[in-house]
This record gives sequence, structure tokens and C-alpha cells, in this order.
Amino acid sequence: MKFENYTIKDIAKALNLSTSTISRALRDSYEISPETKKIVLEYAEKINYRANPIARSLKERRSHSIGIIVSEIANNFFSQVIDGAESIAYNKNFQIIISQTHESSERERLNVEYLTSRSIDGLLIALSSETEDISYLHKLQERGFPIVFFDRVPQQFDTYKVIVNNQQGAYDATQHLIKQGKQQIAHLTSSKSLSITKDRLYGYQKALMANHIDFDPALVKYCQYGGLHQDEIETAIEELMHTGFDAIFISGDKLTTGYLHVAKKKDKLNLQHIAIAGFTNSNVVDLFSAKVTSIRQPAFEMGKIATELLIQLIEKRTPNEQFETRVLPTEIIKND
Amino acid sequence: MKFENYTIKDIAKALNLSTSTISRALRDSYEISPETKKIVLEYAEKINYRANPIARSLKERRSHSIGIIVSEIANNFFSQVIDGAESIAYNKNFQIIISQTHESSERERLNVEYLTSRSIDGLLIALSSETEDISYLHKLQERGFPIVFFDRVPQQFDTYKVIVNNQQGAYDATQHLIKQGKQQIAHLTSSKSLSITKDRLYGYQKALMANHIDFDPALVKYCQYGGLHQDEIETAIEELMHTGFDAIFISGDKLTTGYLHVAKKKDKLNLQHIAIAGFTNSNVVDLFSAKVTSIRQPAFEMGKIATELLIQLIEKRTPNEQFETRVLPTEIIKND
DNA sequence: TTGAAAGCGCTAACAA
DNA sequence: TTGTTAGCGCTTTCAA
Repeated sequence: MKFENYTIKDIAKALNLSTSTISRALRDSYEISPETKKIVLEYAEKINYRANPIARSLKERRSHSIGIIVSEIANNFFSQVIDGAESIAYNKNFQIIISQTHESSERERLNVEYLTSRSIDGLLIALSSETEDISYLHKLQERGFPIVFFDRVPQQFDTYKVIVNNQQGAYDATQHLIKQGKQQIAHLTSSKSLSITKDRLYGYQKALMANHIDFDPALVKYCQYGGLHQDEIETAIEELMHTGFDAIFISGDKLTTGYLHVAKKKDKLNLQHIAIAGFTNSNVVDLFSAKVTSIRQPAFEMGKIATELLIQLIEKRTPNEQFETRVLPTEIIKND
Repeated sequence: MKFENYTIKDIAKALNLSTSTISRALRDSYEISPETKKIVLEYAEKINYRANPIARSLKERRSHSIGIIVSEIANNFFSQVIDGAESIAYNKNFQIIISQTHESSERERLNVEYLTSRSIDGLLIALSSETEDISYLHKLQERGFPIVFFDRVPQQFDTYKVIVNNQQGAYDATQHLIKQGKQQIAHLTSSKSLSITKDRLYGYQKALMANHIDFDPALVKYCQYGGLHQDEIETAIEELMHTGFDAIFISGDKLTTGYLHVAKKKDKLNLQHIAIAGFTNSNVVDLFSAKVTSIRQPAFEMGKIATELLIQLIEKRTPNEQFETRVLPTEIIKND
């Protein structure tokens, strides 16, 4: 037993017409008479005909699908971005194929390879925390493949990018902690190579400066895998312990929950008196026993915009595009 | 500018061989001499040749991709299932296409249609909370299309199914609440039509019975959309308020966090003294200020098994299969 | 061991 | 307005 669908040929045979007539009638071509169209459409409807997208893709050299690469779908921020992307793709009749890197640059590269070998028309990507070399993406683009970056974007890459104002978000978070009277504000963040890491660090530094607080590099701890591995967070906090920090600005979802887990485990050490602010799109932070001030990103919006830009790129395919970087605002949600 | 890949033809021309020889050499066919193979492989490697999966799919009438339909990826349980599915698919060289229903039966049907019109080889599906009529899935299967259900499974459908022992999990949760001295245990659950709703209700009832507590239907509240809409939870709780319940057993992730949000809003009403136990795969419940005893499902495992079974179905394609339902154990994580 | 040719289902240029 | 035909990139039967 094999799963088979009707083809255009079946219809042609049944109606005594040629396949091209059927094809045209189904696509509502102006060349076909209304009567013929009617007959074809009705018959197609009757047998529940569905065009084979694979054959169509082969012919049109377009798959009508786009790839989206994120580190983890089990992450509020990314799943919201995906929902946004999906909402646009759905309307424009594109299929979305999701791929996870789990913060591995190798997985990222493999996924891109897999997706691009003609099965997607364009790529939405937030770089993995491990990624440093993106020359393969450059090569892809040089060959005319449309790529749009979001959230974690590369410096040197001439294409559309969609990000939030990370610097401002970080500034707001830090400022908020300072306003609470905190002076020794630690910063727990992701991999050094990520754009968001740099931007957020800069915002943090700017807020310190604006308040005449000296920047102390010992208060900044990096996690290469963005908190994907609990031990990197534990190590970071161990090290921070000696600094006598009284507040912490955390640069991501996984890092925030990771920090809270560690803090809970070590609660004899008074971590619970340390004020927390950080980037997170979780919708349960307000249920936590710890008070967390959160910087929220318009993730859904980001997914929508990135997808619109990508589809625009796919459809237009004009070589000398004027690319821009869209910067969306963050929102601070205080909780104290 | 158009994105193009090398084809088998390009290689054939370059090496002065036929396309069939190239095809065979690339697939390591026994018919091709080692020398020719070597030449072809080396050249392919050099130009970084990637076979066009679309052309291959058209020829083989197989896309090497499987669809997975869940209600929401922004749900710990489902994203873990997907990770499990992905881990298997990755190894067996299948692509996974994720689709969300957002608990709408119409979206579900559209997604299935979209995916099956020859672009996927099989389907993994957890029914939406709204779904009642699955005749279209029956029709699909009758035509030889492989389907495997997981988590939310239909009664009447002869195929592989992978679930957890929902009854036992519900029993454990309820029993745990009773052990704490609770007598008026409410039950907040999802749509009546879902298998998990029925099984969990039954487990809840069994635990009551085992403890000689009368079952009170007024203590059971259904949410048609599984808590996707906050208002359905609010309504349910409003109604429960009058019953004087002293504990609650909740049947799902979204419902649990939804309940906690409402409880927080209404905390003057003493909801915080009500013991909570429920099905959730969240990895942050322990950070909540409310104490929640959780029933965890082996979601990753479930995704793995379901995918293995599906791929097995796709590859074997024997008509008279002996189908079974795999039942995995749940785990209770106490927190009090 | 290799090649020629047909065909997967669809679209489109060209012919009628 | 409709049909004929070639071809998208690949696999595979049959012939050489």
C-alpha cells in the first residue's frame, strides 16, 4: 500500500483535456475559457485534488519555504519570534522550517547546509553563542541566497537585520538597580562573541558611568553557552561570590532561571538579598519567589518584521538592495 | 542574481561522463568502478556539490520529512517532545516540520492538509483541545498515510500511540494532596474531548474513591482551550470559589501557570493556602513562590519513541501491522 | 562498467 | 482557447 495523490494527468485523462490546460485552469490563467475552468475546478474539487508542491518546487526552483535557525525553541523569546514569523509566513503561503543549534556552531553550520541545498528559499537566523566564523554564510549570500539576521547579528554582513535596542534595555535595567541604591552591580552574560552581549555590556557600562560608578571587570561573568549548561552558571556565580555584589544584571532567559536555581541552592549565602534585573521574555517571572525586574523584547514583532523582510528579499531579488537594521524598543517591567 | 547549485549534469559535463554514472557514483553503487567513483567524488567535493533534495523527492516519491503537530511550541512539554523527535529524525536523516494548532481544530486540519499534499512522509500528532472530528485523519490513513499519535490520542484509531500513564499520574497527584489532609480537592482540566482529560479525571476519581471521599462534579472545571485563554481559567476559578476547595489538581502546564496568575491576582481570597499538584514539565516550578507538586512526563522520550515508530511505519509500509499503544510512566516531584 | 532514455508532476514556450 | 513538447534534477531500467 502506498500513499498516492491524484495528479494533473489523472484530471486530464478524466476530462479529455491536456495537462497544460488543467494546469492553467487550476492556476486561473486568463487563457482558459470560463467553462473549461469550471469543469476542471469542479472535478478537482470532487476528487479533492492537491497539487504536488515538490513537483512545483522543482519546476519553479522555489520551495516556498524558509528556514529559521534559533538556539532553542524551548526558550520563550525564540518561541515568540517563531510565532511571529509563522503568522506572516502563513499569510504569504510560505512554510517555516525550524532548526535548533543548541548553541553549537557546528550544528548551526550543518543545519544551514541541510536547509539550503535547495530546499529553502531564504534563511532567518539568530547566531549560536559559539559561532565566530560566518564565512560560510557570506559565501551563501554571495551566491544570491537571501539571509536575514535577528537578535544575534553579525557586525560585518550587509543584509537586513532586526534587533532590539539592547544597549538601552541594559541601561534601563542597570539604572533601575542603581536607583534602588545598589552600587556593586554584577553582570552575568552570554558568550563574548555575540552582538547582544557586547551591546548589553555597553549599556550596563553607560549606566554605571552616568551614575559615577566605576566599572569593575571582575563583576562581569561570561557564559560561553548562554546558560545552556548549568555548570557554567554555577562557576560564574562561585566567582562572583567573592566580590560582594549587591545586585545583578542578567543578559538572558536561560541565564536568569539558571541564576535563580543556583541562588536557591546556595540560599544560606544570602543571594536572596541581591536585586535582580534581566532580559527575559518569560511570562511566569511574576510567579517567582525572587523579585525579578525584566527587560522584555517585542519578540513576536521581531519575528514578523524579519519574515516580512526576508520574503521581500526572496520575491524581489534585486541585487543592489539598500539594507537597513531595524531596531525595536525594549520594555522594562518592574517588580519590587 | 539567482541562487543556483551545481547539478549532476554539471559534473557529468566536466568529467565527460553520463549523468547516470555520476548519480551512481555518488550513491556508491556497486556498478561503478573504484577509479570512476574516486574521480566523481573528488570533483563533487571540490565544487561542494549538494544533491537537490526536491528533485530526489519527486523521483522517489518520498520527501524524507515528517510533520509534527502540537498545540503550541511555547510549552515545555511539547518543546521537549519535539527535541526528542528531532534527535531521532536527525540520525535517520529525516527533516522535521513543526506545525502549531493553537488548540484550533480548523488550524489543525489546514496544517495536516498542507503538510500531507505530498510534502511529508508521515505525521506525528497530538490533537488540539478543540478537535472532535478526526474523520479526515482516518481517510488519510486509509489511503496508506502513516500517522502516529502521542499525548492526546483518539480512542478509535488503529495505529501506534505513545502516551504516559495519565491515570496513574493523576492518581499520584490526588493521593499526595489527600495525604496532606486535604478533603475538598478541585480539579482544573482541559477540554472534555481530550483523552488526557478523561484519563486524568479517572485517576483523580480513583484516588478519591480509594480514600472514601465522595466525588463532587462541582469541583471539576473544564477549560475548552486548555488554558490558552486566560479568561477561561478565571471563569473556572470564579466558579470554584464558592465550593470552598482546599486543594487543586491541575491537568496541564498552561493551566497551572494560569491558575497561579489568577491566584496571585486574587490573593486576598486566600488562594495561597490551597495546595497545588499538577501535570507540568516546566523546569522552573521550583522557583515559584507557590509550592507546586508536579507530575512530570518523559516528554523527550515520548518524542523519541513516537518518531521511531513513525519512521518504522514509513520504511516498512506493511499493511497489516499489529499496532500497540506505548504507555510511559510519569514521575511525581514533591515540593512541600 | 558505462550510457541512453524515460519518467516523477508540474509549468510554460511555442504551435495550432 | 487549447495542445504539444521540453525540461526542472534526479534515479533507474535497459541496452551496449
